Amino acid sequence: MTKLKNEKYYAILQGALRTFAEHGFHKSQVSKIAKAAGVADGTIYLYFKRKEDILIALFREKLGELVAKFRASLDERADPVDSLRKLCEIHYDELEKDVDFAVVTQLELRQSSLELRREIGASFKPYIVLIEDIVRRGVESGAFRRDLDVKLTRLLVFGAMDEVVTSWLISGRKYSLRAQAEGTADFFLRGLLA
Amino acid sequence: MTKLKNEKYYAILQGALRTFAEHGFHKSQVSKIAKAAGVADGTIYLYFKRKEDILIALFREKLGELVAKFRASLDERADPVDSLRKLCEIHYDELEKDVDFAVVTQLELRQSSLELRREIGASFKPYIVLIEDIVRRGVESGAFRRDLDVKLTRLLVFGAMDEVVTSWLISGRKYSLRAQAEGTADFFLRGLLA
Amino acid sequence: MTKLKNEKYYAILQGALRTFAEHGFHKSQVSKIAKAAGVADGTIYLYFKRKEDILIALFREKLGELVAKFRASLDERADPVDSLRKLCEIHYDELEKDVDFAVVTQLELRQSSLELRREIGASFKPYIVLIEDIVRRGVESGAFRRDLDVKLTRLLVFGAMDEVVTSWLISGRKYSLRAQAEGTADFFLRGLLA
Amino acid sequence: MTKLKNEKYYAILQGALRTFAEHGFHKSQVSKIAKAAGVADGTIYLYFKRKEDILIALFREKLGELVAKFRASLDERADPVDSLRKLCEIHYDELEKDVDFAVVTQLELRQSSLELRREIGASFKPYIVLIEDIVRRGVESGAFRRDLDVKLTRLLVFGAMDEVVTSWLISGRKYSLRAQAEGTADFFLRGLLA
DNA sequence: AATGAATGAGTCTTCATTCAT
DNA sequence: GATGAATGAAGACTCATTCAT
Repeated sequence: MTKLKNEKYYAILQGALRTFAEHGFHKSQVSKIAKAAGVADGTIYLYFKRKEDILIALFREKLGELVAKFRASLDERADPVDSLRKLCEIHYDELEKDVDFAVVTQLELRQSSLELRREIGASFKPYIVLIEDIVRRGVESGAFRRDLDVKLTRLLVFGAMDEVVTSWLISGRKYSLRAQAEGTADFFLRGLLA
Repeated sequence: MTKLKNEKYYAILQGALRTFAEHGFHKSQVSKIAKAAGVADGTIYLYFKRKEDILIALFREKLGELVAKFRASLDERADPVDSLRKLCEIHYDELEKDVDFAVVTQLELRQSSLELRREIGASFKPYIVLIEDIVRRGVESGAFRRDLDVKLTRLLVFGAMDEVVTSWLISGRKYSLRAQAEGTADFFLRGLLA
Repeated sequence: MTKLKNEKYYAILQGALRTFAEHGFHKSQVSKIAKAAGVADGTIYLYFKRKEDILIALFREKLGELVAKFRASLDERADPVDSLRKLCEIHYDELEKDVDFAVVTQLELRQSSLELRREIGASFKPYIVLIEDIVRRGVESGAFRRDLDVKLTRLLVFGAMDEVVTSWLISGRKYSLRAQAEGTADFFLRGLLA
Repeated sequence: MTKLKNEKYYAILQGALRTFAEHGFHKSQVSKIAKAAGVADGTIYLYFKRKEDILIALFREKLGELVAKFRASLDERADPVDSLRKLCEIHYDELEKDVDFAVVTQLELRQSSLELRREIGASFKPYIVLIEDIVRRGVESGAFRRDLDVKLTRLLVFGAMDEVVTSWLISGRKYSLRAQAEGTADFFLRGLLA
């Protein structure tokens, strides 16, 4: 009985990730996911109530892992400037390393219905909060401008990185995503002015 | 007689815009769009080959209008810094003024399939190029940093604004979008550093 | 354009009657009904909202016809005794002549869910009322016992005939149903006592 | 050890009765019955080959009990007229006292397929035969009309009572079923004529 | 050109039944 | 015998698209 109790649960998520990445959410029939996961169609419904719940769970799990990695790498007491540079590096690095996840996050997620996206949005929250924390620490330490709107800034930072990743994917990943981290961090920190 | 032809063509686009805004992309059946446009279901297929082509055309038309507005407002010889500030203002202003369009652009149109999104991406191109022009002029004039990666920067700028608009919509438009323009432009120009 | 507008509507009802009679309600897949009706699966949903509505409509139509036949044959001013005898004759005669309808009415209808049966019950109402009318006229004219409970009697009469028909069907229709009319009417009129 | 076997067997029947009465036949999944019976899903298949066999057994058991009660109350040598009156009383009384059983017998169990109903029909046979016995004794004793068709009469009597019970249930049991026994017996005995 | 009735391919989900433990 | 996780067949319904009028 060394088998993991949730063995099938994770097999399904894994199969779904691969299937969504390859075919997109709407063209990923439940039977296709089941085959990719190596389980019967009906088995999926022992672990998920609706097909959409697979996507929701997938995001919760994967973004949870991602945030954990950030938390592990970013020292709460480190220099906010260093933290922001590191954030860019990890963001690009992790998505470049897990292309399936990147595809699903950047491209397929957006195909889901508005209600579904709202539910998934909750999974992004901790990551947005993490960005906010860095910005806030920067302001408080005097490293960042005192007049920054923290809530606005976290969106700008997230949105900017998000678009870079999406563009990289749509263009066919012809260049290194990781290599954009420095330019991105510079943009955030120094802005455009000479 | 081309005018009459255009009449139905635009009626369909108009009906589609209203229907997408109200029901979202996936719940906007062809028959619903036809009813909103005041034409028969079959008529739509005299003007569009597939349902998806309505989306593509809608995007092309609406983003074309938007870019035209930008071009009309932004003097090619104006100060790049002023141009960038103006860009933010117009971007937020136009979307705040036409919520239907904002909803469709930011939320509903992204529900389309990957291949479709690639096609729609072409419609964004002129706008991205417009941003690129401003950045390039800034670099060439010495107003912006010489070491800027123009291609990267245009994505960062577009992505950042895009996320702010989306967030504003999802949050229920509880604050002024236009009011975010100054902070956004400051972020782009001065960055975060004190 | 001499085509009947409801041509397909009745084709579907006809196909459904044949299919239900042969396979029963639950084993009559929509696609089977469509094939029997000579239409596409989807066409059925232009005329009926749910599969169950076909059954409901079928009963409404068929029982409507049946009641019309009764009304046509039964003079409101005729002797109640004669009317009751005629009722038995017509009841058995019509069902013997239309075995498909008999099978659906007596056997397949009962397979439907309780809610559905309630809806169908409404179609039986006019027939039950018709029986009640005869009984009431009999009581008022003095031909029938004054102490009869009209509401109870109409159920007893209907239930008795209903069971005879069902039994005849289940036994394989090995004898004449029509031939039971006299004995049935005698039972109703004279009772069992010598 | 057969007693233990019977324990679960009857637990399943009991669970099925409760489940059918509460949810109706079609919404009573095997797993629901198993839960009501306090056994595992698979256990049911140790005692019944198919789900439908539960129904058949339930009918056989419950109607067997009912017939036993009739046999216990009806003296074979009693006056046929009294016997028939008593039959009506017991029939209505027993079903009014056990509404769950009434619901299942009259409404839910009839939702089964035709083949199944044929099998279940066998369970009704002893009761029908019991009615036939009374009628036959009546004819032989001279109490009932000599020209009665015994086979037809047993159906008429059973069908009439059956319909009264069903109607009482569907109407929501707003009146006393037992109170209908006298009128019913009078109808059987004296008929309608004044 | 315009219509809208008709088409039929496509899919999520349920649930009776099995079988490894 | 008992379990309950796993199976996978089955089917109602939707809706983009066609085509006779």
